[in-house]
Amino acid sequence: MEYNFKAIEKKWQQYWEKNKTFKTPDDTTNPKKCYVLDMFPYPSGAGLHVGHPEGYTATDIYSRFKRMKGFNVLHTMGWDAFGLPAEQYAIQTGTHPSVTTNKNCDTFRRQIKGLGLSYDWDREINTTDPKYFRWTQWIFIRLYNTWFDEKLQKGRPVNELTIPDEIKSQGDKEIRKYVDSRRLAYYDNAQVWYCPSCRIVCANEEVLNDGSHEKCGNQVEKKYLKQWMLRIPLYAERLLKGIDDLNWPEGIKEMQRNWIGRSTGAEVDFSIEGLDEKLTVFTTRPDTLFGATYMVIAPEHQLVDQITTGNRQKQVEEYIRLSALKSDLDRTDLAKEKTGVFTGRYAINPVNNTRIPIWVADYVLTGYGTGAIMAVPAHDTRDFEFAKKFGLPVICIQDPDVEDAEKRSAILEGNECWTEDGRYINSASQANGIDINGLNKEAGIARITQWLESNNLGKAKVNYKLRDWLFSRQRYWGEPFPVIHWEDGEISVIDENELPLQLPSLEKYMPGVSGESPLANAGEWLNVTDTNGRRGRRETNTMPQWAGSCWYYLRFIDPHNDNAIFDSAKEKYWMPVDLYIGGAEHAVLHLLYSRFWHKVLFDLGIVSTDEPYQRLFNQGMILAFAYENETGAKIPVDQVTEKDGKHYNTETGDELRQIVAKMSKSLKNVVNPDDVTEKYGADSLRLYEMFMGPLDVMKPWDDRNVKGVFNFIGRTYRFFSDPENITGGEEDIEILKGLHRTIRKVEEDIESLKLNTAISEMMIFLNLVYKKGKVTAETARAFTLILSPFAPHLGEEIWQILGHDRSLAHEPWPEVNPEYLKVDTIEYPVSFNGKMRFKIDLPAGMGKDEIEKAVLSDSRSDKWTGGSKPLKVVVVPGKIVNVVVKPS
RNA sequence: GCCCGGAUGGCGGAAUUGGUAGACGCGCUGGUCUCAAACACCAGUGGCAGCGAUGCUGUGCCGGUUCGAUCCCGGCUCCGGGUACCA
Repeated sequence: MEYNFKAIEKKWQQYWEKNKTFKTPDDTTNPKKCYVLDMFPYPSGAGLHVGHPEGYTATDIYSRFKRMKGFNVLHTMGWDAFGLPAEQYAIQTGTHPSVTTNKNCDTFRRQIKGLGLSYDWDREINTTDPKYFRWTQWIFIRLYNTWFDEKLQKGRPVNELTIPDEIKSQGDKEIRKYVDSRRLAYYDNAQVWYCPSCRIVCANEEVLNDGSHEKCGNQVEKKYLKQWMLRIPLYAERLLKGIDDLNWPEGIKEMQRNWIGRSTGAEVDFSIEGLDEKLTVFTTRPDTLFGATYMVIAPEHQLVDQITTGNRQKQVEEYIRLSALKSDLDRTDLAKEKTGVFTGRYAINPVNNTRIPIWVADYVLTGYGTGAIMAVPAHDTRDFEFAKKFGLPVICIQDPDVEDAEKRSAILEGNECWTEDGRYINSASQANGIDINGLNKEAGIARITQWLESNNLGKAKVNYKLRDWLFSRQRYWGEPFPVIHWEDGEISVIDENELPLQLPSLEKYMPGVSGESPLANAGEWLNVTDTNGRRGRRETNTMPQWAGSCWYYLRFIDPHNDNAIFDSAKEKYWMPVDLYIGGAEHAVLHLLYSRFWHKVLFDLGIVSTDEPYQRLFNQGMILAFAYENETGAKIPVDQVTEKDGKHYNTETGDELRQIVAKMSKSLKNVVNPDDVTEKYGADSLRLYEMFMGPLDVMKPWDDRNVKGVFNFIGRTYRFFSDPENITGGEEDIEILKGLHRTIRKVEEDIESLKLNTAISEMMIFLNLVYKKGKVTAETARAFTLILSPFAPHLGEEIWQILGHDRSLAHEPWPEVNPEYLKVDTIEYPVSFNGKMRFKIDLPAGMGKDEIEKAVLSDSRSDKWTGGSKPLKVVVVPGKIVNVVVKPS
């Protein structure tokens, strides 16, 4: 009988839903627990594409497997539903974003349910639901009320902050200022890109090279707006150290480390000629101080105006004006040609009291270090380029460790830059009592740093690339901040009992004037008065999309709790997440932000683990075929026809080349899972997604290959649904051996997420079953069980046919019997000079000498040995025999 | 530029990380079933030579280490991703 996947899949999906088969167990006494999490999707209007089910299927297989292994499994799905598209649609049509969002969620839910994924749907969450974002706001209040104790490397409540006496004596306002300067969340001016025509703030990537807005083409401008910021760099060290013990892909760990960007060096103070100010620089190479020939400050540096001398004012102002107009992309594009101007003033090098000029250049960034550098052109490539361009002196202070004499003299003469190790020269000052000549880099850095510290000219310093996190958006469709700005300038967060602070309904969703969010038009909602009659205005910014996704894994633990963010006992039981699967595009930001929040919650005693995600796995992107012509122009898929394996443009008749590319609307090569389930069923989609190749690599989708797994499903069904094929009595020994090898392989492969080879092993077993023609009921049961995590509808159906009246979802996983894995003979490949020539069956326990004897006495050896004694025989028991003979 | 991946049949991909290269699947070829086709089932399938046994050759290219290299080392080519002057 043919497999009617449509009817059968529907039947089991209804069964699971009705019987709540995948309800998370309430009992928290089972020591075996497994929290399996997918990165929850943003429900876009386009619906699911085949990339989504890749990760979801992998976690589903893992979850189903763990349930059968006796684990309590928490496996859930939800929606990261705040986001710009719904808001833009609202601006155009007036439809409330929640309407659009809910519609999209319904589509996603319907599509995902059609894949037979074993989520506990009773725990579905939605970040836009006030019952959810109430707790996002609650966490924000926690962040606001936390400071970071650097000594303990720990976040603590602000009421535990000791106020220095000198601050106390200055009164309440100063105390408040002091406390605010320590909070993890603070409110301050931050520079953003603003498009006056769209009246919105744009992200960096929306600003094009020429400084125009991607969407409307008008010029954007830089603007300072009051923003909420989070002091994530305070946690840099903790975030960095925490990475080491995580079971994450090495590449992702490395990316996070680079993003945090720890570098050690020193801060050095330079005095400025004719000014009573110090110019502090950060350098990783304090050892090269003797080679500093000029200094550079960023155009935004605080001291620019003071440093610039009267006669240079015009040029400097012009330079600053021009660099302010550049977008970030623009600054980078100009990377090849460095620009800058001289300020007219000199600094004094503390090691040798030399006068060195101070320049302004935008290759120095305000956001990193102190926004000023000492330039050592002889030993820094960027400084070298700059010095060459502007004719600044290059003084070599390090005799390089190079063999090449020509290169060495070029470096010594200052014609080439050297950044590696070497012995110092020209690096001593008797007057200042410092001499590092002859030392190498490591010793030099140590000596100079020590000297700087003891002379009060600088100190050792660790710097991080990680910057404060800009945590507000000028949007409507996000979590409102639970914050009030009072008329006297005080800022306060609202009482927790008043949460959630809901979004007001608006007539229009157009942004407010001069960069304010649409909430600026919210009328009554905006205004508040406290019991003393003091008036205030609500925060009009909203939180970024990261906010909801930063902690959703915690809410899944106890999603309907209205009294607390979650129950602590439940949190203790389920955390940490045991397996987290999602795309590598979230490698840095989402995972870093989320770890940051988690650590704060940990410090405050709200969660029980220091890290949220124990094991992380990134699925690779699924690509699709696309076509390009001779010139490399891409042709949309609907304009391509295939003939005899070649591809032609339907309009021009040109032959096209098949390439592999990202799925995109413009290429019209997006594969919709609905089409696949319609034609082959959900089990085929699941199996194909897993069978395509390793989970973590990019792979091209090829519809034709779906047939392979579809056939496998049909073959499985036809065989096991036919009572003729199921026998009583003793099982065939080859079947038994094959079965147990398959169980073991599938088990191991699920653990290591090598799901492609698990499937091929099951195919091998099925081929054996077909060859044998009959199996016992016991074999049929075992095979059905191990197949069921991959193809659950098929599994349940066969399970029922085999005589069971309940779902197999909680049946125990078949035990591997090691008896059947034993081998008594080994087929040794015998090679001569490394080339395999024949195979010989030998008993498994045979010793080296005996194997050698058996091989050499085999008549087939004579041909290669020529009858004479071989030079050498290498025997690797259990593996191979290699005979070395004189080449003829 | 830098960092990280990768390159294996006509195609997607296997190979216990130094031990039989090409598992499994697609495609293709042949056979059985059928009036015929589709489905299904069985067999074959890296290339070259040969009726065949078999031989030669073969994991992007060049070289090295080793009894033995897809795997390790050195040097290249190409492809993909990330990143952007981080002092």
